[in-house]
Amino acid sequence: MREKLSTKGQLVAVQIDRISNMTKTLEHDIAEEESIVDRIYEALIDQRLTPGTKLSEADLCKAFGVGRMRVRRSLLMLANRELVDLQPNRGAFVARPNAKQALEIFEARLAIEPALAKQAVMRAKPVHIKALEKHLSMESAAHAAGDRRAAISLSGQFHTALAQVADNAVMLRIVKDLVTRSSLIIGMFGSTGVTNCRDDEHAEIIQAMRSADGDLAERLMQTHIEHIQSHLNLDQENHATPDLVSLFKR
Amino acid sequence: MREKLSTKGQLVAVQIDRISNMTKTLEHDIAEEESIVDRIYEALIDQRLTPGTKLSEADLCKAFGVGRMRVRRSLLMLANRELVDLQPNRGAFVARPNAKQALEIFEARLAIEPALAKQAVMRAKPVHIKALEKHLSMESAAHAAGDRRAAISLSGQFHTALAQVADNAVMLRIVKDLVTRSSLIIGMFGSTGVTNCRDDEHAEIIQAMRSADGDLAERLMQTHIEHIQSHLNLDQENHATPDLVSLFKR
DNA sequence: AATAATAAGATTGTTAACATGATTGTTAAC
DNA sequence: GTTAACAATCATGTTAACAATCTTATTATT
Repeated sequence: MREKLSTKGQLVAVQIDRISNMTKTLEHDIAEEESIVDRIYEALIDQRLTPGTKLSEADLCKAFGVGRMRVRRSLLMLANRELVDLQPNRGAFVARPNAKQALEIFEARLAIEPALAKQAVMRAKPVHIKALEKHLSMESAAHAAGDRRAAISLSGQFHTALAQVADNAVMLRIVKDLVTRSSLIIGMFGSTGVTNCRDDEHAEIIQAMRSADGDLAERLMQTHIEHIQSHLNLDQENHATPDLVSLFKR
Repeated sequence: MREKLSTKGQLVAVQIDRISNMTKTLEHDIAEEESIVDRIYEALIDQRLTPGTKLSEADLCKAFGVGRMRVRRSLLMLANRELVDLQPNRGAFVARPNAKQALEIFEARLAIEPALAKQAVMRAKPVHIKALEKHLSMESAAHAAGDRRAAISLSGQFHTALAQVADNAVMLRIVKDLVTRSSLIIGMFGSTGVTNCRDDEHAEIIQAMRSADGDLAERLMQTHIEHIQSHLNLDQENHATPDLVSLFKR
């Protein structure tokens, strides 16, 4: 079976099963490193791994208790998704999206997610709404408790959860990648103090889902993503990997 | 430098360079197997490789004159994009999308490409329009000459060309994958006689671009994709990998 | 003292041999 | 004559040793 995800706050178990079956069937059957890749995904999403961090093969081998081959394949997969940067003879590093890429990613999200939200609303069954409500409550709780890490992770999961409700594995995959890369972007360009995803906007989308108003959900999602994007300072990147050369030359 | 693409009918050279630089910078630097992956992409798009075809490591080694490692990495990359199916201890096979996946892929295209077309129109410069017109003329020529393979390949390239005009590498990647998978789908569910992408619809989109009417282009792209989709028989799949068991039992 | 050259160490990339599992062909038994 | 078990062959998966490259430390020179 699929390894249990470390971050809490998933959809209900039934749905989890359906989803994991989905990806299980559709994807190749390299189950072992899927787990590794997933765990790195999570670490990227809740920013335990920040852009520029070196991912040495030896360290990952120890961390996951697997051979170099597995680690290598996992890194290649992540590089394919542009989540890590594979530099020849130098190693793997967590990707550092630049401003241009950040714009492109949010453009893509603006193109995809509103349409996805509409579909999700039109296909949502009561069980889905219940699951999203539960998710939302955990999200608010994390916000209230000031648990920034959990808040980020959960707010990201809200977006992928919509893809799951829409019952579209292809778009789920796309959105998952975009959300994960968004997490990297927030790490690099996000205003440190401000919380990124306002959960009340998530609540509004769920409300639109309750009233089965697809067009409303579409519009809400659009403004929601625009809000997230507006919290970025694409001009100045946060001093992760502080660019020592330019920093210390007078 | 990047290996020259075998299919003709690209955008103008200037743009090509910009694009390849784009992907060059953004992606990992494993240049060697990028070439292999690209060539398999092309073979998938113009249906020299049909769904279900076995891609044995030894054959690919001979075909490309590289070691098993390179081939293995290339196959893993393709598997990540769900273009090949990696079966443990059995080998790699060209993916055979099922009806559900076909629906999902076209849903995704309907969500993304209309918005992308709008952006492309809004950002198009004269040089882009010229390039697209040239592309279109080659497309019509292929249609007129009855060169089905070239026609398919070129009509797919039209869609990725729009992503290039929109100047969004992220969406370019996504659309490229979706278009390639669409080619597999057409191979499996397409009515054999009918030509899939009507180039006159491409022409209309270019016309909308000339008049800088983004909303029109958006609508045109939507109906265009719907037309492509309507030419599929998702009920009965084309007898690629003829399903011998069900075929020969009386 | 600062810089450059050099050498040692560590990390990544590649290759080849080996192990594992699947497929096919053969043989034996019913 | 058909089926089932077994053996041989082939393809894939894994491991480990080796080669190449980068990084860092040391040394010598200016």
